[in-house]
Amino acid sequence: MPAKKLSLPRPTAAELSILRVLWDRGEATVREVHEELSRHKEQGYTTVLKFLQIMTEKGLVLRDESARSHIYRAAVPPEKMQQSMVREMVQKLFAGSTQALVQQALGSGKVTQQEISEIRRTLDALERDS
Amino acid sequence: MPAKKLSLPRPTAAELSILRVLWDRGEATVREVHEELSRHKEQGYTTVLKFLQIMTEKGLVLRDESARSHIYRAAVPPEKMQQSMVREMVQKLFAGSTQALVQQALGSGKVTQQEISEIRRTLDALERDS
DNA sequence: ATTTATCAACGAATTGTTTCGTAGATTAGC
DNA sequence: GCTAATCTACGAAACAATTCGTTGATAAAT
Repeated sequence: MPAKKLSLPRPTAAELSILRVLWDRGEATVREVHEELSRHKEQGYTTVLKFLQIMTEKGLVLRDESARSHIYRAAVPPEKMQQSMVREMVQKLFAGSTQALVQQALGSGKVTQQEISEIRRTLDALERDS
Repeated sequence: MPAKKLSLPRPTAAELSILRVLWDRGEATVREVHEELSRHKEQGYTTVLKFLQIMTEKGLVLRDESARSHIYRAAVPPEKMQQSMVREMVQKLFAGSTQALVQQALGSGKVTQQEISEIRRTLDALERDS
């Protein structure tokens, strides 16, 4: 049995924008990803294709080759990637303090009344578990 | 009067580790930064020197050349950089939702009882202002 | 004063990221 | 069947990030 990849590689900015499309749509062909990305940024078709090939090698996406137009899916759900990248940011930029990140985010981003309530519930749950 | 730099460039991972040293110490020579980084990672002296030269060009650090050993300082306080990078992460990885980032961070990082209380106070203050 | 240590500057090698042109294969339209 | 369109694969160019060796200058030690 082949060994499984332990740590998912950190995606670059361009790779992240492709993952976003795949997370939104579930799965997509190169053409579909290309059309979606072209809304915001001029981008060659083969550029997107190349990225998806590289990302397949890196293990960031999975490819179904059974049809002529290969179909791609993200290899990990967005939550896993978010967790991984948030952890990295906490370590590298906030000296390991999750709280410092949370305070910074709350202080500089828009949060609605309802979202505040949801965060409170999360805090309640955290306290109960400890 | 020369125009001021509007947006600080996003530091790379290596640059961030150097900024961390400068933020911790306030200011440092190349040698001091090099010694600090060498604790965790083998690193050539001239590699660190080169980075600091590049970072000076990019505007990430300021250099005092009055002595033979130049003295470097971070061009921006850690809070500004954190704010900038948290914003970017919210946009690129959390589809613009600050709340989603906060929930993710709370769910996957260690937070003490006292920190939870502090976050609650921040939420209270947010509500009052809105 | 001569040698030794320390420093900034420069250039270059290496690797990683981003971009796309071209070629060859497969399918669809006529 | 022949032509167009569509697709993957390959390779390479352009650029950025990372690494360090060498050089020449300055200061310290003897």
